[in-house]
Amino acid sequence: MTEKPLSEQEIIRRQKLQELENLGINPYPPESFLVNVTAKDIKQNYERDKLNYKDVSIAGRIMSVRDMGKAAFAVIQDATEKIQIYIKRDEICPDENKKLYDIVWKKLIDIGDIIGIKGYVFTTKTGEITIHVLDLNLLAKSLHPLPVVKVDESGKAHDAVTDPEFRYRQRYVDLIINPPVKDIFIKRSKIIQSIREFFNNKGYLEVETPILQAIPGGAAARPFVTHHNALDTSLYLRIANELYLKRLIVGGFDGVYEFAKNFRNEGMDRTHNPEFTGLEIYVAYKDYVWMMEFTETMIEKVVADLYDTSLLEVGNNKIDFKAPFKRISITDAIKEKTGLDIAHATETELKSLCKKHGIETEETMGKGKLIDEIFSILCEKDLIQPTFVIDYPIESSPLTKKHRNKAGFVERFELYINGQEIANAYTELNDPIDQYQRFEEQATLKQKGDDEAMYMDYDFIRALAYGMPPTAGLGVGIDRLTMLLTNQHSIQEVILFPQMRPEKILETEKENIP
RNA sequence: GAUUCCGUAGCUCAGUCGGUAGAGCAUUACACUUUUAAUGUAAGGGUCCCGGGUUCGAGUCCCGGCGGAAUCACCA
Repeated sequence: MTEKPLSEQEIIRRQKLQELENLGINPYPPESFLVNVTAKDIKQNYERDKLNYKDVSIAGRIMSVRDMGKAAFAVIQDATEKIQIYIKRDEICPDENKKLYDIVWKKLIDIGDIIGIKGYVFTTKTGEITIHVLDLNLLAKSLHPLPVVKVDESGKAHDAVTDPEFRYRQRYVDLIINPPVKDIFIKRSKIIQSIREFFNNKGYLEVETPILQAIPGGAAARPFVTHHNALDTSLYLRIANELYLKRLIVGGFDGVYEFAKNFRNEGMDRTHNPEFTGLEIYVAYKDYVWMMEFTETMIEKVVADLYDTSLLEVGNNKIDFKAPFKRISITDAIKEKTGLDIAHATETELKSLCKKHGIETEETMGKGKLIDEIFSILCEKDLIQPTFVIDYPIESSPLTKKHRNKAGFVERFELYINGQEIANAYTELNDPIDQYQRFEEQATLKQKGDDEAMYMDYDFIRALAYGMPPTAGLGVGIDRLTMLLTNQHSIQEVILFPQMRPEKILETEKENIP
């Protein structure tokens, strides 16, 4: 509870709580309530199997009430959807005592309360499938008024709560009153389930690796720092799990994967949350060519599991997820846009290309960063259909094996869909001496002032020195994949509790805790 | 971190030129035994985000702060 004085409505509800207790009704009863049907089940199956719905028991939250004196209609919502109920005074109160209806139902039960009812299903004269209530139980009293969203005949919502701050801070309310929100998170769960099933069917092992790391490795990003008291040492929240999964490949597993919460101490916007979910998988004896086929098969399956089709409308685009996806090298992609073959361009030529297209550059930017910049500004947004962009410059890929026949490039692909990067994969660098040199180059960049350059990790070098089989690795941004597959514009819409500045009321309350 | 916009009842929102704070829903009371954005009648409910300033007078104008959103930068 907050320090704020109670509103009129909250005071009234607390009084009702007392009155319920005076009547001997526990507003928070401990017993289980036996539920034998869902609202969705009734709505889908009642018409063709009426006999099956003569004795239903269902629980849910009251969303609206239409009171007509000695009878009333209300709408309850369970985990599946809303359904109308019909309560007649003389049926729930067959004898002289009408208290349950006149006092409990009409005065003490409110919108937002959770009730359990028993009765039978029928169709009203206006044709709505409705539960005729014979038995009414209060299961939990609601003390905080629930915003009421009314939906008219055309399905249009009136007075819908759209304020993002309200919706994200009180996601529990958002989930109750904005049904499409719930659907997004059900789909998110299905996406993860579908991917996990795809991997498990191939015999790959789901593992867990450290979130608290002494050396934050596997990506170029600023980490969160924390402190371990007993060890008296700084630890970092992981920015990626890549180096640990590869250690497991050294250890003899031939396929390992992890859905990993990663943490990056950087800006927040509609595509970035400080904690986000990455999926990484590493498979021994494979290369990035194999990984492309693996990835497109997986994405096609996930989309099919969700929608039973490979065609999806995302924003204004129609996207076809049918494998195989298009492949294009980053050099060809840039050549198509600019006419310049960056494979043989010097740093000065790249900088003048940037200038020509109005791309800002910095002194510290090497060839790799320049090419990244040119690509992301000129090419990315036009990659609508699923496209593998392949063969990146070596400078910005310190964990990737050198290309088998393109000097200065590595065996890496990124998957773009709807102008967004969805996945990133390599033929993993398993040459310990080469890896050591790449880390050294990163260290030099760090000295030059690049605070996102990777840290040297001697233990990882030691692991590679024991011998890591040739390996292909893939990383997928689960939040962004979910955004894509649920047609959401903002990452906050696909994370249940997105990061927000702590609420002030709660801060002052904390000080009041003895 | 920068810029722009926003903050009024539990919720959604009006609020004119600076002059007594408004509506719908929700709440309370009464009526109503098949309604469905139920209906009818009546009532209550406000730290106008916070703090300064200008003014006879500020929800309104100015400055600062807090919170949010959008765009940009960093990044996935």
